[in-house]
Amino acid sequence: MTTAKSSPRRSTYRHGDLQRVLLAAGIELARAAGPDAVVLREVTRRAGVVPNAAYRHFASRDDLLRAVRSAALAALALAIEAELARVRPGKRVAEVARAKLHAVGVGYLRFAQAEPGLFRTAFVVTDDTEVKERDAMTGNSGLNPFELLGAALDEFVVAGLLAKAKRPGAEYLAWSAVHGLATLVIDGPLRRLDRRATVRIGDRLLEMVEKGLG
Amino acid sequence: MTTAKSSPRRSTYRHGDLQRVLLAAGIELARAAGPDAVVLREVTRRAGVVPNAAYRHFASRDDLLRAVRSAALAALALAIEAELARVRPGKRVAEVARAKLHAVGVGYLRFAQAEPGLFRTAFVVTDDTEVKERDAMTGNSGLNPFELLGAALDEFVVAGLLAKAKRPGAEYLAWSAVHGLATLVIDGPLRRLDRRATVRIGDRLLEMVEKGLG
DNA sequence: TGTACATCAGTGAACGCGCGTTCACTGATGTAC
DNA sequence: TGTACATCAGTGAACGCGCGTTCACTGATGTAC
Repeated sequence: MTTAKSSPRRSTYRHGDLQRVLLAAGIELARAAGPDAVVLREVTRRAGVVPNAAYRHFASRDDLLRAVRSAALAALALAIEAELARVRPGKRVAEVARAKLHAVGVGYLRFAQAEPGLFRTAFVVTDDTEVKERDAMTGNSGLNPFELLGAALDEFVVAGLLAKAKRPGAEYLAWSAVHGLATLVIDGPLRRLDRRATVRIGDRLLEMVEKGLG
Repeated sequence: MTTAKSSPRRSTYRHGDLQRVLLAAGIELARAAGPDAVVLREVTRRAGVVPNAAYRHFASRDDLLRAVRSAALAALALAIEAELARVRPGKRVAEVARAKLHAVGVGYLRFAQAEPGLFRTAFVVTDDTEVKERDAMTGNSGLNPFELLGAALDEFVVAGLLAKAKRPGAEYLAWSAVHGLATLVIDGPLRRLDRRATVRIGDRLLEMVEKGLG
């Protein structure tokens, strides 16, 4: 109502929740073209605001990118949780454990293929040394993708599918396999595979992991 | 002798083998800091030549990057071959096959950790649509990394360690695992692992692959 | 063998671009009296 | 309730940087006669 240059109404303070708008624009850019596309000036352009206005809310371009990365990780966690929610709880413990690990892998791969830009952004290397881990990068369960995988593996141990002695570090093995396939599918030589073929090879990979971990 | 601005002597034609010098500089940049560091102007600077001189030998910056990428792939192939060469041929067929697959994986992981910049460059996405596959990106055997892995898996079939029906696409499963671990080790959460720990988790991963493939 | 000429690798200068970041500012808002 | 003031989100203008790429050129070399 006042200026109508950016968002129609600015309910909160001054021009409103610019921080949220900037972050949303950053996420949109990442979704469309990956982490390199998260350009500070473009983000402010989309928010209808002058470039340096971003510095009221983010210390630097890298700071903004880190926030976007956290959002991407949260989105990945949500995708995994959505797949986990589809697991039927009725069956035997071992079968449920297997289904859950499978769900984690499938959620991971689906997200990578459905949102390659966000996926690449989730794993971009920024120049922080693991600072600011306080950022929300978890799903509804409060767990990040890595922790969701860890929980699934814990159930593997409980179900007797994985020796306790082999549990430590097992998430790195499972993660390697799934993460590797994801990168081959979105950036690598499996780029041209359709969804169907991806699902099939994903199933084979997860079968390999389940069989090979024990 | 003549100008002494770039290389001391220019044996061939005119200023000499500038193409090779430019490519070498590009490789050096990639080695030090990955694909983004392959900057056309910096390459010419290092060759002691004016920026646009590069256009006599490469159609564009991307063309140069593709040449560097091929060199990186060739280096990876050589690293794998070096590991393969250490496999003792005397034992039983199955053991040799296992040792060879293991060697491929170890060579891959060692290269990724020893030369992270080249490794990342080897898998960078350029805007070519798989054109120019004529570039040399193989090792001494004439095989590229992917083909070396395929050959190892073929021996797995011959040795009876892998059902013929499961052979097609198996390289993508093995590759996913090893490639995933490589990226976790050089860019991801396993960044701080020392060589020792990397070797151990690499061994576990390869064990998982061998056991899980069958 | 000696000269004229064509080739084309590398030069010199400039272009437009978009970036991240800085500075001093302004003016709407929330708060204190 | 009404006025004065402090706050600080967003403005306006500019900076220096390095990039990829273009253009018309020059001058050493290989070749033809």
